[in-house]
Amino acid sequence: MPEGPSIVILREEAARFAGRTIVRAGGNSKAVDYAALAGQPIVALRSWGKHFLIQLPDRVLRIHLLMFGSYRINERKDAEPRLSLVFEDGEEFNFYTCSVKTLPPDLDAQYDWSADVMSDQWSARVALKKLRARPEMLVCDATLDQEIFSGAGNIFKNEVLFRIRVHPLSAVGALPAAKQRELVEQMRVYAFDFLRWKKAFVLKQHWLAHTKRLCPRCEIPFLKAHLGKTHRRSFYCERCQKLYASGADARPTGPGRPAASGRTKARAPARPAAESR
DNA sequence: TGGAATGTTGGAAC
DNA sequence: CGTTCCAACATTCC
Repeated sequence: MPEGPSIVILREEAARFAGRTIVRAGGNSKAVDYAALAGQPIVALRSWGKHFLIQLPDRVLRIHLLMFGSYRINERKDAEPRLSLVFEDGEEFNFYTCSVKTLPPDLDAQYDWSADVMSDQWSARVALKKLRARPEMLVCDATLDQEIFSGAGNIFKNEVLFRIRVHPLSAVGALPAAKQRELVEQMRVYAFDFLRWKKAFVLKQHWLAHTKRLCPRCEIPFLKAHLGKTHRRSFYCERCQKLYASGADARPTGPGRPAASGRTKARAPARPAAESR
């Protein structure tokens, strides 16, 4: 469910509840005062990137579906909801395995709407400025940075970097200005491609890089590695995607392999057995 | 079948 | 004390 466009779909499906009053709330989240919700009307349903925001008169419920979250309208899953809202006529809105937080009511004071790639208030200019302030950052990390591209996720990263033919280990500051601009523009373009394809249940069919084995352009095998600070899966073509090395890595001689690239393998072993105490 | 994944976070480690 | 790192969380799919 998770990337920004999926949350826009959630918001659209939830629009029916705007203006309605919660008569009962429950769930297994520890971050919600359920009793306080009863009697409160839903003032607005909003989103910021991957955050789904339920605006009440005196607070906001922030839902993040993380990797595995889900929701149902007028249905239940065979599991305890993390948050369940029931309305006058018995209609219900249930959320499962998500993160719920209660926020103060003034959302404009808490969110930079210009960062949300799905928002009417999205600003390419502001995103570009944030990028240029972080020249050392790798593009594989920048494309996942929610302060810059709120709502973008790993699918965005792989698809956009393939589209603009930039290697994931390129440094933001090493990209020519026109490439930086292209990156920002394509993040926004892909966001709406994603939304359209997701609604039509054809999102996966349109993946060119994410989870793919072969480059659709030159047909050599994609490389797959967990790169950057985020260690998230990258699928990329060494032939088609150009590596723009950072100043520090750029050597006058040699092909300029990225210095300390993503780790080679195996993360630490699983945790030791829980202590009894 | 088990490992990995559209993600974030709290707290440990340095 | 600020910054970085990583394990935990939990469900679904291949």
